[in-house]
Amino acid sequence: MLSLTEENHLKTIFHLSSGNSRSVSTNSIADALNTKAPSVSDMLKKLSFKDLISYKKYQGSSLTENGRKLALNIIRKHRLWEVFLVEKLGFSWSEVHDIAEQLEHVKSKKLIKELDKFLDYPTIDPHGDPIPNPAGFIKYKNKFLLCDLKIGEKGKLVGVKDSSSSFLQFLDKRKIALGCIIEILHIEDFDNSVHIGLRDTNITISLKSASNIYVNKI
Amino acid sequence: MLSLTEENHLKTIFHLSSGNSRSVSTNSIADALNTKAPSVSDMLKKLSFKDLISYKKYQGSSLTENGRKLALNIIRKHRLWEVFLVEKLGFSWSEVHDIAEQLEHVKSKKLIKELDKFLDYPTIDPHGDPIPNPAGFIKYKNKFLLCDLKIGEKGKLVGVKDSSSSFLQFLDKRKIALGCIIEILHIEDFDNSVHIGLRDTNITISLKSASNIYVNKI
DNA sequence: CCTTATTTTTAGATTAATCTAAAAATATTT
DNA sequence: AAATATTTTTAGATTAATCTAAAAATAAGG
Repeated sequence: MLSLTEENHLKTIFHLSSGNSRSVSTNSIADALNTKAPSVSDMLKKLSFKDLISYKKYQGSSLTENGRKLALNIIRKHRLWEVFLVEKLGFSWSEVHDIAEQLEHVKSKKLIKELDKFLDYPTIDPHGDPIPNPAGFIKYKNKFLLCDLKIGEKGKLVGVKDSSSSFLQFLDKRKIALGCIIEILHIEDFDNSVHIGLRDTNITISLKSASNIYVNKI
Repeated sequence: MLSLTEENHLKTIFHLSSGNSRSVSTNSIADALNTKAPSVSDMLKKLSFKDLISYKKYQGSSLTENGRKLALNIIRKHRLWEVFLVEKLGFSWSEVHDIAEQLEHVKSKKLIKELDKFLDYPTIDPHGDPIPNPAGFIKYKNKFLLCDLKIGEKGKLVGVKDSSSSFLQFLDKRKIALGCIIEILHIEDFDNSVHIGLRDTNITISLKSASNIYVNKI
């Protein structure tokens, strides 16, 4: 059985390697977990001993097949709980992350099985991220960053890159939500700000914002 | 913020003192938590320092008003989650305790507020135990042990004393559930076993079983 | 009321998770 | 490629939660 700390390290390595088996630096893990490099170094040794990561000193670390399975299982739980919080308890997408961080560590296979059924087997979470299946398979959508669309192209909002609650609240304030149809109208020369069409209005957002929004071209 | 261990100690002291401010022995806490007396001794000092229990060496410990509030809040969370597991996810009453033990430690006021609303403000958990309100008020029902009824009297099952999953499964097997009407038909002289009428059949249960079932006289 | 038994606490270790400071390895820059 | 900078690891401490063994306090029995 994994400790909370071990689970968090696995999950972080998964995210930082974007789901590949790409190698991840010790410092980046420490940053992501708000901890210091020596703590991470210790944990890497431990996870390596348990055959959950492959790790050579000074060379970064990457998940093994075992580690990847476990990481995806934690992510599955996290995302199912997020769906529950939004769909059943009426939370907004900007509030659910921290609570799901806690709920994801509850240990009970049956709980997740029944929760999945109760939610009617959702495939994406409230931020548009795919929910891994029980076997640890995850299906990525072929999506684009909003900033990569050309002028005149339209996209349907299917996810966000940075799901920090400050960014999500920024979107909420402008009524930009999952499923919205967004058209690129114009890109300002001097500051790269992006004029977009949204329902019956036009608004302007920064390039940084447009680089955090995923769309499917339509 | 309390640690998991601190929360578990408070909850255990509450249960062992039957919700009064009665004094509880160090060993009884250790037994209940599957730990050893020295560990409990240390924790008592800590909780006493935080003014959550009153504690004098060798004299046992009891909850302060602060400690009682916190204990009741944990119990509120535990019991709301049990309702969720049974009502929404289809668990049986014998399966929910261990999962609720984990869920009760999740920290989010709003989560519990919304869960309570989602469950339509239940007042008892799946074992018939009352759910404390958000202010930490708990309403005990005036209930009797089945073994204390006289022959010919009838009661409605409103709770169990021992909610271990083995006892609950024993009840399940005999289709004895919350709300059942039970009549005392006869008490065997030589072993005190109890003959009861249940719906359209009669069955026999041990005195020990009858001492674990709470009823309202009807 | 004194002796024995039980309970509780203290003392001293251990494990997991963390940290700071220093050393070692790797990467970068001129 | 030598000097410098950065990253990573090791060394050594600290805190929380746990344990066993021993000491101290309380309770029980004759």
